[in-house]
Amino acid sequence: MSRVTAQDVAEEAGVSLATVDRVLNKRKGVRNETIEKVTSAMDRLDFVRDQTAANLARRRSYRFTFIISAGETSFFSDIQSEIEAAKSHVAKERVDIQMLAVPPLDPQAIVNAIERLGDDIGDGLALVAVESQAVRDSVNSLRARGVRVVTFISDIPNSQRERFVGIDNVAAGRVAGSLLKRFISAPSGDVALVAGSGTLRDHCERRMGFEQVMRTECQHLNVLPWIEGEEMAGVVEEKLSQLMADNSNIVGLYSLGGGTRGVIDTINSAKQKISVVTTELSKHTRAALISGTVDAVLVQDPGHEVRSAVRVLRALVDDAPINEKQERIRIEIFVRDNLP
Amino acid sequence: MSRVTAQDVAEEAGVSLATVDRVLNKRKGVRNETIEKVTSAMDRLDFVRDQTAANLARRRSYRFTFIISAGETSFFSDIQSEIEAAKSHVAKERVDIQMLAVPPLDPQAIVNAIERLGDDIGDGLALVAVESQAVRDSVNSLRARGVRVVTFISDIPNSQRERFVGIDNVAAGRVAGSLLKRFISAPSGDVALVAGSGTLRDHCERRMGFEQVMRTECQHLNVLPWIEGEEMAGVVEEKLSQLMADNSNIVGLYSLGGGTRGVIDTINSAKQKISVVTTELSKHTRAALISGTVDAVLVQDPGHEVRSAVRVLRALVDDAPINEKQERIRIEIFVRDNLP
DNA sequence: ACATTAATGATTGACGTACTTCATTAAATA
DNA sequence: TATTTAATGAAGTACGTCAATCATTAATGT
Repeated sequence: MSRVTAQDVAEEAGVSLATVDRVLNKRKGVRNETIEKVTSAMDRLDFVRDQTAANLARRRSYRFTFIISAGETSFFSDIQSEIEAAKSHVAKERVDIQMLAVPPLDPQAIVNAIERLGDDIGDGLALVAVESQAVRDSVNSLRARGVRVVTFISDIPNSQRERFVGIDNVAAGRVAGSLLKRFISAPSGDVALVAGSGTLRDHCERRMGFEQVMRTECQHLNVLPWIEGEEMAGVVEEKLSQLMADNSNIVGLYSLGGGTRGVIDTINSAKQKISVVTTELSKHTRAALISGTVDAVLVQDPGHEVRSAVRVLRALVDDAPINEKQERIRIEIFVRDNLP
Repeated sequence: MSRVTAQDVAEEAGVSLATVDRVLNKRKGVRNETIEKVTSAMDRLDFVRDQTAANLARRRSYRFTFIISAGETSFFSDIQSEIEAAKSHVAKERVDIQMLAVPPLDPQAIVNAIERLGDDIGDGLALVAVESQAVRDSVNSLRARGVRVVTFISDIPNSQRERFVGIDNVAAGRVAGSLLKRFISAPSGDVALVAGSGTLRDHCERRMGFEQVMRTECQHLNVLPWIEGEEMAGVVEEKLSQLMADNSNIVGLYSLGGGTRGVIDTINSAKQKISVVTTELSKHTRAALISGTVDAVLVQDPGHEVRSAVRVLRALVDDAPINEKQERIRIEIFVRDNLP
């Protein structure tokens, strides 16, 4: 029971291999009638073209670039090591990946990086986007040049990027809200909110989602003005411990961005028992989950995101369909007992 | 910047292509000294063998069999459609998948199916295992014949299966416990437990995990004897509504197996407000999450499990390394706001 | 020194598809 | 009918590796 080849299809259809090839690759110069003969023969024989051989013959190789803004959070170092892992893994499938780290929160750095790369950017780009017209323009001109572009982790919705690979951050905020709502058993109280920076789209979106839930479903809870920690544990710790000293009525806390270590340290040294939801799985959040300092951690899986970006870019280049289910990046909830 | 080929390696090492091939495929008849020359040349040139071309030349194709016990739950129909999806997806990579559904909870049916298949089982088997010595023996004799075997969803630990693709069910039970612990704000009360059947290993394990948490961390909660619903909504509904009528002190419920629809219907028509954690994402549990009847649903992603099983089987056949991170099946927690 | 064995080179034909060239046939137009 | 145009066939080369064969050279034993 050997494989059905294009040659078999040719015989079944009563045409030559060349004609099958013309049909297969949508070349012109074939009558509709003949196309029909060939496709029906393909159906009858259950022909599936061998991608393996096709890629080989096409001499196709893929070259993708990742541009990531290198925040000093553990999340981004995870991303980097996942990209490295993916790179060596797909090398044997003729996919070449290069990674470029640029300073965080700096649109111009991204634009410059893209400029500098020029054609070396390859067939596709996965970009941790920063909200900015310059970046949008840059992305659009890449698209005009035929480079496939996906945004990665952080999106720029109204650009011509073809997909966004990442989580729905509004939903993540809502998840945090509805978990805290259930976790907090006190009849009323204040809820603290710790973020990285107001200039980060994903942080704003998470906050939005969180406040949506709080406002509509938790009238008994009062969300305090958010603390901007600038992704630095020290700053977070200072501001948060001040807040907690001033306010003994805090019953819940959502840390939606960087600087989670500061949150954990502060809470550990405070006496109040409060329900806590944070982001990112690091050794600190793991320890805090296990010790009970933190109740739940909301995560996006960097490995999944990187692999998904590569698969999506490849599918875009190949004009192949995308498996939506597989490529949906989930908001993962970790509690002490389902830690990976 | 074209690819480095085996020919390039041969030139760099100052040997012939044939020798490179001998080294590459670990054939005998090469001096250690020469092997060294070749491997160091491969390092210098960053040679990665082109799997694409290799598979083509090898005429290697993979044939895998899935044997799943066809419970009538939506979970198993999801599994089946995911297998179908995977089948058509990997067909273009010369992977042929066949699926066999056998009656649930019947070890002999599995053994018979394996017997009947004979060599037609192919290079690898993914099996939804049922605890039984006969199945264990059957698996072991497959392994002896060189067939690679992974257990799927439900494991048989002390057989010679090479891997288990599925979740840690004890952990799933613990997750349910620690969520309920946080969800229940009442100072004390009873917790109900609804399962499918005591003969299912995964149900028992979840129950174990759940009770571990309850016993050690929730002295204020009392776990009632479990209800066996035989995976049928009607049976569950009958038994559970009886239980709830007799007991007005129920504050939480964990439904760890099939028949969740019965749980939902019962709770909907009861007046008590209780915290509920269930299993499997179906249209019923989705609706219940959204309406608030159910607080959280614990899920294993059938798509991920199927794709993982295929990848693992392929890696086993190829003697290739397995990406542990990618193949770890997570216990996913869904609340209303992170529904996919 | 000769026979034997081991190591290596050189060559070749797969594998299934892509893609090109040139020749041939059929259909459409003048 | 002659001529152009479109559709198809026939044949070959390439992609990078596998795998087999046979010839050649170097190392080993007697």
